[in-house]
Amino acid sequence: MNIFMEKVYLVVRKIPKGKVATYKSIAVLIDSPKSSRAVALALSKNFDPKIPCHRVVRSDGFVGGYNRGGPSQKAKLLRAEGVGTRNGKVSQLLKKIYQT
DNA sequence: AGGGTGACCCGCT
DNA sequence: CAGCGGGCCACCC
Repeated sequence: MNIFMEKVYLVVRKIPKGKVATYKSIAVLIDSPKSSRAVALALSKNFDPKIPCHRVVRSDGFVGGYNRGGPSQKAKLLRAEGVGTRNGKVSQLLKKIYQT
């Protein structure tokens, strides 16, 4: 495992239930604002059940992708944690965003 | 070692 | 306000 991915996992793991983070914000937290794509790639390639990757969404509010059952499943999980989703996008995203 | 790919983002038209 | 294009980084063949 590379340092970069470890950082991503570390940050994602810190996201509290009921809140979400964007790929961009995670990229910023690991001091690589331009690596938002790499963040997404890391989550897609390395799938660890201990990591709530379903709490990571896109900056525009769309849930983005998911490898387990597709985006619909991801949206379902989010809703189960109190994060309202509508048409594949998160409602009230700004209030659900996890900030340090 | 080189080139293509992806669960993305921002800016311009 | 909506749509299109270019750019960025790390991973895999």
